[in-house]
Amino acid sequence: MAKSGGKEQRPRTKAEQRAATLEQILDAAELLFSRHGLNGVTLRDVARKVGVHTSLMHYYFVDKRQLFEAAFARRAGITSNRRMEALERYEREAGDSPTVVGALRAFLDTDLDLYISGGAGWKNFAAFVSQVSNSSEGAAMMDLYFDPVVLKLISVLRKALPGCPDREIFWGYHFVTGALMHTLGNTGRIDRLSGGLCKSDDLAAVKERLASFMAAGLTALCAAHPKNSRARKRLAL
Amino acid sequence: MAKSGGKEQRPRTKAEQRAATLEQILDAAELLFSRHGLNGVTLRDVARKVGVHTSLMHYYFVDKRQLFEAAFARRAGITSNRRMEALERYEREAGDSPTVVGALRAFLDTDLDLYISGGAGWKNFAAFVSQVSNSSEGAAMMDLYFDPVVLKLISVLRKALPGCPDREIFWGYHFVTGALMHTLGNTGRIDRLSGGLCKSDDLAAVKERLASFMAAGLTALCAAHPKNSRARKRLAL
DNA sequence: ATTATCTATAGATCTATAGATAATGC
DNA sequence: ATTATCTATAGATCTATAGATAATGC
Repeated sequence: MAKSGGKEQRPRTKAEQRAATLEQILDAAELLFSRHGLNGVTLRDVARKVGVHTSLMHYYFVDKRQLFEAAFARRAGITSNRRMEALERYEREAGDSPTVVGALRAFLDTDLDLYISGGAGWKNFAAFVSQVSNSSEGAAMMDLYFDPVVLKLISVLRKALPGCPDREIFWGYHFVTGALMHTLGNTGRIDRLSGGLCKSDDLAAVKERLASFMAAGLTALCAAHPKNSRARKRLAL
Repeated sequence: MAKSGGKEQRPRTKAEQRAATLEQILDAAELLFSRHGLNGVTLRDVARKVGVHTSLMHYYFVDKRQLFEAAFARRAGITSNRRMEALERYEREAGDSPTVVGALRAFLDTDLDLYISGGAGWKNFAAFVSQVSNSSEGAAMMDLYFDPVVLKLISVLRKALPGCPDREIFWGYHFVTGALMHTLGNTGRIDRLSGGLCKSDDLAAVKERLASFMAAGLTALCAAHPKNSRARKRLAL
């Protein structure tokens, strides 16, 4: 398949060839894993998609698990860093008065922008993240790549919501990431449900709505559970 | 395993035995599929868990796919109907003035209640729904079992949000179900992130927060996108 | 002379089916 | 006499490795 392209010239040096093949394998793996998960994809599937022999998968990645992790690692670090920088920039600019929606925009929109305008590879990665996030095999990878950004987001939200207990901020984040992951999953369900009014892959529409929706939710959550509310409830009894 | 229990007497009649074995197989399948997805589970895994031979899976369910679907169908219809009734009841009680939070409570809390107090089987089913919802194989099953309830929810939300375009209500629903599915997935990530402040399996805590959080989000969403807002925007240009 | 890729193959495992055995049913 | 369960096995497929071949590298 990739070979029959014609346009793509064989890379000259071995280093170039190695790099090109690696990238093709990772692209194919990313696409397939994003749709079918770790166990729904065989190394043969990946090799066939690239147009090389299965044994080449082992040559470059030892085993399936390592291919899976390499495919994830390739872009996970990039978006994680971008979002971290966006949060730090926002923190600087907002000074003493960061807002919930501002923090969420730095966290969510920065990510969505990449999937919107990063090309097909990033779109596949988006669905891949959703798969990983929802699978038991993926837990460690999510923690490894995304804990720092998430904790950064939490720290900015803390400043934006001074009276709010940490617990509520974490629950709020849990809902935020649920909506984001479900969006990235791109299952097409909302398309069918809404009769085409909404499209799963319309990340621009999601970007327009997600941060402000979630900011309202978080704000309401904190209003309903002010600090020391447990102590207050006890007194009220 | 199941055989060694001792307590459980061999059912007398064949019909009883059949029913008991079917249920054991479905329980095991539900548990395993909920953790590892369709492709992460083999018929051998299920058979081993029940303590019978693999070929019995084929005797009762023909093939793996049908076992998967039967395990899902067993409880999906039940919770779907319960929620439908809760929504209809709420609609009757609320008369002309249903609220967003009221509709969401009927939809979300009715479901969560079942997972909270329905026993281990229902807890496994909750994670199973999340798996199915996030997989490409599961799309048709989600549509089949849950479209009617979701569309009922939408219709109540429409009454609760008279000025709101359908599109916004559907996007709002998309975020709601994302948060719910992520919760049901029970991945343990929020436990680790929050250092134990929140627990993935604490559905009571989620129930306390989810509906009101989402009601605030939906209300804000509709406020930001009133009907004919597109036409207005055009005029504003 | 090194490295990218392929051929051949071992060994494990999986789904599925045919037919045997051991229970219950009348 | 019927049905629940098991044994045996076919055929497909999967991961992984060893070793051959065909390129680039100096």
